[in-house]
Amino acid sequence: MTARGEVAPYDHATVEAKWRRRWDETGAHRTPLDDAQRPFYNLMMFPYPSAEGLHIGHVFAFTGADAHGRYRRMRGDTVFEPMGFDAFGIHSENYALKVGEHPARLVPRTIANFRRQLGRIGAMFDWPRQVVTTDPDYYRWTQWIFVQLFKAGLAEHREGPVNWCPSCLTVLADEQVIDGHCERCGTAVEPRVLKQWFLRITEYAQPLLDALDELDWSEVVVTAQRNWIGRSEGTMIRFELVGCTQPEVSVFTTRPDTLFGATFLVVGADHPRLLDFAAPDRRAEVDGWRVSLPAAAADPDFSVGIDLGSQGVHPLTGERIPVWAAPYVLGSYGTGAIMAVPAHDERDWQFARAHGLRIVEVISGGNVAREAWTGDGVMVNSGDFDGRPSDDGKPRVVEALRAQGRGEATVQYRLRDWLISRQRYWGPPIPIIHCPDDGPVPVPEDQLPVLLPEVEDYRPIGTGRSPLASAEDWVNVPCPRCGKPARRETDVSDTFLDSSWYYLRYPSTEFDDRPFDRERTWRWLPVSIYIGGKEHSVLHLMYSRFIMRALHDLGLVPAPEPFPVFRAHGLLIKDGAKMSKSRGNVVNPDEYLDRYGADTIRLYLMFLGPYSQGGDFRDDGVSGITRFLARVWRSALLAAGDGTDESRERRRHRLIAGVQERYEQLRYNTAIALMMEFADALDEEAAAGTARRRDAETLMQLLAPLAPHITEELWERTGHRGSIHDGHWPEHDPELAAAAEVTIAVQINGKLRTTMRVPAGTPADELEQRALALPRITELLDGRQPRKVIVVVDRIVNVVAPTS
RNA sequence: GCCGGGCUGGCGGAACGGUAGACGCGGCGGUCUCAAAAACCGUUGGGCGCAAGCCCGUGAGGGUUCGACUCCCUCGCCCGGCACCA
Repeated sequence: MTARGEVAPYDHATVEAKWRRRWDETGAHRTPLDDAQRPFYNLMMFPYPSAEGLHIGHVFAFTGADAHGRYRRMRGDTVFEPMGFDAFGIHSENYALKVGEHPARLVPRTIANFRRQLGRIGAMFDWPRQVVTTDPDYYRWTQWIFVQLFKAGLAEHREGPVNWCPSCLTVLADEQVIDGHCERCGTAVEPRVLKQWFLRITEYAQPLLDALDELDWSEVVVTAQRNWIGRSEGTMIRFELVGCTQPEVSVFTTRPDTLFGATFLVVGADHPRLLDFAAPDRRAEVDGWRVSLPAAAADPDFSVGIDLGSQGVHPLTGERIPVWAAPYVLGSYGTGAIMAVPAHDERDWQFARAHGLRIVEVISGGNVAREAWTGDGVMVNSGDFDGRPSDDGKPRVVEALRAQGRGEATVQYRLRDWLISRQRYWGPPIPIIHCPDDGPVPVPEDQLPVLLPEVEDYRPIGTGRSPLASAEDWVNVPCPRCGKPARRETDVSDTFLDSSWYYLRYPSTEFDDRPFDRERTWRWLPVSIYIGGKEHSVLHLMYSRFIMRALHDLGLVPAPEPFPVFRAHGLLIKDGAKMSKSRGNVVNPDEYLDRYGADTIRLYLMFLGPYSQGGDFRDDGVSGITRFLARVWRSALLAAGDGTDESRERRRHRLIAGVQERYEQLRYNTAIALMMEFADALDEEAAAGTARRRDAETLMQLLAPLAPHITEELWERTGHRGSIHDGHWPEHDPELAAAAEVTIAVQINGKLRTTMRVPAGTPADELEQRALALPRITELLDGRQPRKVIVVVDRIVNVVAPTS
């Protein structure tokens, strides 16, 4: 019998169950929030508890975040790692409707199932601090935040063009409309004009943009946010109007240098006050035209448009130009109207062609009879500006406009205000009472929460009103201000409002008289690291930044940004495609956890590829991890030596340095590769009876964040007291971690010819001498004199010689 | 169209401008076994060669450099974001 056979094999089921129970009993994952010396708030995106349960992608995401938290904890930080559930919203509600069970009864069940599964993945969640957004103790404070925003003038009830999803029977925020379709159900949205609640995120467009520079975030996400805010610098130009009730119209352009080529004006067909721009005798016709327009199409039709009969006065020439309306201009962006310069804008060019409007070249460089020229050039047909390069002309035109009081430089943002009203049931009621005299009045804070009433029929009704409207007893209340009969707001708020502040609640869950305790919040916020999917790049992360910033301006939180450090993990796919219920390729982790145990699955998922990039889940590589853990197990239990030889100490220090660096950077795949190499060597020594206890211990410690159960068991079995997870990160000496001897590549003309082993740090001139003296090199040089020898210490010697 | 990210063995993936392919899967050969599985050992980018070794090779083509997967230019394909945004 060999030495390897003397150890009983690792039994994951028994060991993992044992430690999960033990950790639970000892409160190993409870965080002492009030006396943390080095608080580390390890936040990961809380899930929406779907009825299907956890899928393997969640395990991937949470394992990477948990491993980082465990690493910080071993380094001595007090790590707070909470978890919760984002359980309001259309998803839950639609599912409840489908199965015919009330969401208030269904959601607790789906949460229970999620918790069961999350409990199996070996993460150190501080469960007693769980946050559930549907809990009245939570949404009470969601409502409270709304009231604070309302009082600060950041929540507004106003009429506006909105996106209506005819399938979900509710309005959607602009961000929740993808290519004209509902983000959730894919139905084409319809434009409607309704009175809605908006949060004025646009007030924060510039601060939100500026602060991006200071954030340590994954670059993709920063870029996505920058695009979404869409800052555009340009010029506002006012055209006087004649022949209609509207006295003037402002237009926004980024090309003031083309002003002299403006041959008509166009008002967006969906402009809320379109008719004011039309000549009185054309109003009826224009109105008929407007209502007959089809819903916005993906491919705009430039032939659609109507002459409004009014005229604009060119601010610099006084020339009169026609005013048109067309759907290719957006009523909701900028001022909702444009000056059309067909010679230098492709869309205007097409429109002018379709309607026989004038095309006047004012920037040379193209052939505007054939197509629009959008590049730079020299200004022509532009009065005093003729002959100037276009980029030079821009500020001068702006100056001329400013002198006339007809325009000025300005900035536009693509970002829209955040529409939060939802005409649905399953959300927190917006805490407002509409009084005929006082208008919208917030529900007094001591009367929060406004509980979601029990209604029999919670189906959306599609009339533009929420199902809550039918709860008459609930709706009719006296005005809190004047006491007259008034009505409650019946819309509920967007789910993204729930998730925009949950990280503030976790540290304060036990307080029922305040949303977040001042001392706790100042100690724990902002979050130390936030790890989540890049699919939330725009929506959740933007809304959270806005809410945090608004609360900061109200003096309620210690920092303007909630997440100074954000890392996006990749997406786990299956068979080359995103996992989704409709594709039927969702992997349920339960069977894998049963079969292999949590540690193996954790390691396997982290080994698939770079955490930041995700990977393709297939189970054909799990055996590599199983073998690895078997080696760790065996060698750790057999290692009894106490050798202090330098080479093995160096190897150990090198391993610590390498693994530590990779944990810092969330590069788990390569951390695991290093540990595998080390484990192979250690296992070989264990078989020979020479393995060192110290090496085995180091390996256990380094592996602990990724494989918490097996390492805890080994720690106990090898005679240690206390948990391996508490402050046991091994020290290393960078000097020792450096190799003592290095292999130098020796090249001739950049091609590898041989290598040599030398002591690390051998100086360049000695390396050169030794390399030139190598038999292989003298032979290949064959008498040729090196023209030059490039030497990089500890790396290479490259002999540059004339080619024979 | 614009902005990101990517393209490396049969596969997943490694490589501060310095020995391309670490680590793992799979394959091949072996040990053990009646046999198989498991485990373990060896081997594994392609081509040529008995061998020493040589040549080729990181999506394609150019460039910079003593030296390029890495930097620059052009192009192709894949993924993601934005998109009548004036």
